[in-house]
Amino acid sequence: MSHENKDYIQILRSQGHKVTPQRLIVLDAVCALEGHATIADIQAKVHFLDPSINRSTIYRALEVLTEVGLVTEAEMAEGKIYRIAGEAEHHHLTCTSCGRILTIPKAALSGFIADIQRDYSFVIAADHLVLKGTCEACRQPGIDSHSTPEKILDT
Amino acid sequence: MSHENKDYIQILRSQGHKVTPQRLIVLDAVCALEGHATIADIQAKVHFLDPSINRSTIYRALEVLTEVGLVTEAEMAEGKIYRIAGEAEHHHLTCTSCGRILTIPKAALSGFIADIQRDYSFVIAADHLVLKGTCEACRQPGIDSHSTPEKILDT
DNA sequence: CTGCTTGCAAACCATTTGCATCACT
DNA sequence: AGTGATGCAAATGGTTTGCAAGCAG
Repeated sequence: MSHENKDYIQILRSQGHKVTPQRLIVLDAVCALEGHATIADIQAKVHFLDPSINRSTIYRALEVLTEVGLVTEAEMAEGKIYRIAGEAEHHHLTCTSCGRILTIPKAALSGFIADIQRDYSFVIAADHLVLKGTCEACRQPGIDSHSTPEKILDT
Repeated sequence: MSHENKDYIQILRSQGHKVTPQRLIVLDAVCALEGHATIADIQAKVHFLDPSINRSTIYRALEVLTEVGLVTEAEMAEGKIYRIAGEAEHHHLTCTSCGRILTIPKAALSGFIADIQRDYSFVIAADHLVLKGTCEACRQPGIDSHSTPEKILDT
């Protein structure tokens, strides 16, 4: 669990929040989902770990965890995505045709981001960009290189 | 109205849809909003033009107009955005601090998009990207160069 | 005329909120 | 013990749907 080395207990307490099993389970769930955790994903994971945790508790836990900075939330077209703060930074290319998600290192965009900053004096918040498009396989119908059309996550 | 030169009547009819005053008003609304029309914007505009048009009719009209290609819909974090198909293509930089929206020409990103395509064999759907970040003024608290903190749209 | 469209109202569904109870600290 | 957190249930708000009546073709 990549959040173990962080003293999340301290972080929560120091900001006036209590450390509860529910919050830790939500934190674990976000952690286990490694970077692309939609609320639905988190809820499923949390319910797997402890079915007795209420939906509203999950919403409130995410709110608190985000507030204290343990979790980062990225808004994107499909909704919000949560991940453990500080996890390896990267961006995603999601294929709108097959659903595949490609991961590209942060460096791949840094030049572009610098350009925009230079030309437009605008600093792009590059925490976790998600760009949509189509992957190679989907542009070459003949080459059916990937068979699972649903959820392929190469985090 | 930039859609007048398109024979939207033909386009609708040829795809088996009827041309109704409601649909034309929704089309006008999207057109008048020039590029960043959220559903809320459209609903407001439509109700201004004709208060008797029902909310669900607007949803259904947008669905049809998008389906026939008269309107383009871009999904982004804040929700969907509609615009008349073929309007000048550009991207946006929205400042998360002051709400200002900067417009950058499509060309500003074309190099970057080509890079990603070359390196990752992935074609970014670059219809209308909206990138978040902070503008110059918001990074220099001393220089209060813009006074309106709410909605500044430089389409 | 015929069938697609509309307006209305009800259904939906994710998220939020109020409140009594529970449990960290 | 006291204050914040939880679970439950109900409220909310945007979007969708079923249906009878209304128009476009």
